[in-house]
Amino acid sequence: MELHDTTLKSIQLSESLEDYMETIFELVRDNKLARIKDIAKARDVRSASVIPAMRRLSEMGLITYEKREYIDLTPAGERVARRVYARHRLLTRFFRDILGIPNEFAQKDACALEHSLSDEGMDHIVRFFEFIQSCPEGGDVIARLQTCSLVNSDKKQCTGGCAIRHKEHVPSPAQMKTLRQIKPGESCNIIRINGTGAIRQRILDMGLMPGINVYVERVSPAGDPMWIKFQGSQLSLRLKEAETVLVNPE
Amino acid sequence: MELHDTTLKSIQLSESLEDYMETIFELVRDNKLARIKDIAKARDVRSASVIPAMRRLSEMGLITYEKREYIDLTPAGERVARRVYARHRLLTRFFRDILGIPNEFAQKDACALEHSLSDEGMDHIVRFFEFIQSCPEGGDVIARLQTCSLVNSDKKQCTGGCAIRHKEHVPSPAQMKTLRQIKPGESCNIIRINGTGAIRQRILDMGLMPGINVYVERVSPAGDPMWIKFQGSQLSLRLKEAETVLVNPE
DNA sequence: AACTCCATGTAGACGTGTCTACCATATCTA
DNA sequence: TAGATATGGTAGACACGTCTACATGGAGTT
Repeated sequence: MELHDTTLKSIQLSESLEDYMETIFELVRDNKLARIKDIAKARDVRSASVIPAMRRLSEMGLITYEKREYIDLTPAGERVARRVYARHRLLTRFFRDILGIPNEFAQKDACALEHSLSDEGMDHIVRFFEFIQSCPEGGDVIARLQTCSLVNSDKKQCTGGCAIRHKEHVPSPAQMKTLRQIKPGESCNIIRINGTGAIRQRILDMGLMPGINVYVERVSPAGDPMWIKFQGSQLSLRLKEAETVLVNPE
Repeated sequence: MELHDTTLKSIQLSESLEDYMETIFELVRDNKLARIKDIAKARDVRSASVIPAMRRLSEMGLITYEKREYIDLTPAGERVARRVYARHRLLTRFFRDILGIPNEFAQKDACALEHSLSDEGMDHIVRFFEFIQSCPEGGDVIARLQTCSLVNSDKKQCTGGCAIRHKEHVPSPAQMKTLRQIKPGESCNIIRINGTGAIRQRILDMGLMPGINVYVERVSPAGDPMWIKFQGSQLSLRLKEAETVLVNPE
């Protein structure tokens, strides 16, 4: 099977068809053959949905598909499938092993991106791995990232060896303020969200993230909601939420 | 505008509708109002395609849309739109500023992922930023990553301060072999792809990446193609390609 | 040989999201 | 005030990918 001389770019498959190709690739690799039933099961669709897809892939010359015969990849199809599969693997590794996203979610996110990741994007992720693998600092920092309590637990303070060094760069806990402590009329820059679970998610969904600049508009006379402004629009925040947002006053 | 008490999860929009929401969000923010024509232009579709989408969003209570009136977001719609927009921004920053993907591609990749990124995934990317911002090592290593010639140029050897340190962890250039030098029957682990451009892309598309284990099956008697085996399947590689693959013999 | 079972295949429907072609309305200008 | 122009809206078509309900074929069983 020659892999040269043909370009993969010529064929532009839909996401669905790419998924079928990837599924067939895995089935052929594991079981030597792919059946309609297995494909349907793997993709969680009905057999009847598989058949028109197989017909289209067959017309494109990517699979061999004769009625009631087993399905296999053509050499061209193998190239296409391998490409998608490689992207899936790379993304899964990146999301899981570098970013620490639990496997289940890493898989899901990889599925979403594998179809549309640009060549540039893929290349840079590979380079990221190359860097991690080649540069001693790279490996060290990823190890530190993965053990840092900031990232991996819900403790608010980084414990362990890096605790002291944190203070060099970042305002010490004493200097650090929460968004709640910022007075109306003042601005600040978000460092970290200490909230967890639903609170954290809600804060992130609003767009409050590390690096974002926030202006405090006013605090309700009643005390509780405070109004903040950022990225050109204004919204209200419960004090309970604002307490969990660590900021750097300006 | 209150942001509490309502869950965003209840509404599950299609990718297309999420894109419309995001577009409307940006238009309203920048121009105070959104018109069919502007939405169509921003999304690069015909006006006729926008109208049924607006009708559906309006029925869901996410936008105010009366025939021939300007379009605005409802409070519920603003929450949904802000959430999508926040994800888009976060992903763009991550792809561009951390991974170094050029802006144009970072945008494109962010668009692909923003609709389906899991909450877990988003959370871990945020934690990554928090780590970078809080841990001195984090910031340093990203700076190094971005200036490392391994990542940013096509030089084969990392120049600058880290050149010597590389040797501690990684086989020195003398010990390091290319895949071409591996004899049939031997295995190796891929460290890096030195090839650039089309060659690099083709190698990556095959699934040859850092960290992958490869077994050399045989070399053609004619000399040129060599056959390798990895991840359960076998394929052929030009020597010209194999030369660019740096490996760690086992 | 007839029967049974199950994988495979067919037909027709549906929802989504786009398009083209044409129609309606409003706003500006002569 | 009447037409020109641009914006918004309608109707109908189409591709895609899924579904349900039903038909077909083949392999083993009685």
